[in-house]
Amino acid sequence: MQESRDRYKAMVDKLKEHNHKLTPQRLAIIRILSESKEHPSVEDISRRLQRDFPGVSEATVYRNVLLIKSLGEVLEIGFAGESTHYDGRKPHPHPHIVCIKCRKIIDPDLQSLKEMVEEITEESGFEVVTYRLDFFGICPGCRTMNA
Amino acid sequence: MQESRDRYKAMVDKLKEHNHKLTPQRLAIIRILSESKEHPSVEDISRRLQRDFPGVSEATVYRNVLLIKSLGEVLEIGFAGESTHYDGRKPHPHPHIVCIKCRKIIDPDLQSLKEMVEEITEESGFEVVTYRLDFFGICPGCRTMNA
DNA sequence: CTTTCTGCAAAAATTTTGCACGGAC
DNA sequence: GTCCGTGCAAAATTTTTGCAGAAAG
Repeated sequence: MQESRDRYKAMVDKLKEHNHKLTPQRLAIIRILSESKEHPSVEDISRRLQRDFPGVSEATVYRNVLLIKSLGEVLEIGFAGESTHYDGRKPHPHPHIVCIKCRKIIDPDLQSLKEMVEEITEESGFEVVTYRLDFFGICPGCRTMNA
Repeated sequence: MQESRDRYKAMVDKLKEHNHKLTPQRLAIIRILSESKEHPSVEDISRRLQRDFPGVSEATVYRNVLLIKSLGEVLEIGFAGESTHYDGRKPHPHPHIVCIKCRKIIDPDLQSLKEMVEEITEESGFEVVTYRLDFFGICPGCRTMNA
């Protein structure tokens, strides 16, 4: 998919730009991040890596994901009680709407987000740097199914 | 504060209702949860507990927080890269603003949240059941410190 | 050839669990 | 007296770090 290739290239370019070496392991991790839509954990990435790099160290995956995150090319998604997940396809914060029945995820374009950030700045004096915004509910399809 | 006492009572009642025993340790953990505005971690709770219960086990805190969570009386707040925090004062979902410097967490009252839920319902047809909404930024104090 | 990167293993940090004793009811 | 809860220690997870050798540029 074109999108995956674009993300792959963007990540490689960012690495080059910051004079990081392009090791095969690193490139393989980037490939997995750019192709995975399911927000893989370090363990997921490591497991998929074994195919091409048997014996690759999990520490290497941690180090590289951390590096890529520091370059702003992957979004970290932490849930309580489980290991951290990563989104390398859309590295910038964005809201999600998740259907709790069919697990479908959509990325809405919320006009009210900008307004909300303004409200926060005004009310609390915080300078908003980033956010995470996930709504969980029942999608139209699932609502009609068991109405 | 009245609010703290109400929360304390609500948690105790819920325990009684489900036939859980009211041990001193358990009551002390509930007291801390009901009084803490800063969303303490298990470690935080455990440290504060030492005052009244020297030698209290961290495992006991874990077990009790888990129990109280299963009764719906505490909100679990997980962030990537650090231990899970808990809010016993507002056990239902609500937005957070987290300072990325001093880690302070505040609970804003956002008028625009209702509007955002409406926007989601209108635009996507989702029936919003729950959410998690966390903004990360720099609080006024930390902004002035290194301005 | 220099510097970074990797693998390994150990250490940290966080959370869970088994078991015997003790305390709430 | 009966269970449930606690303390302790060990185990299980998840993530970080030190170091020596390997490899990218």
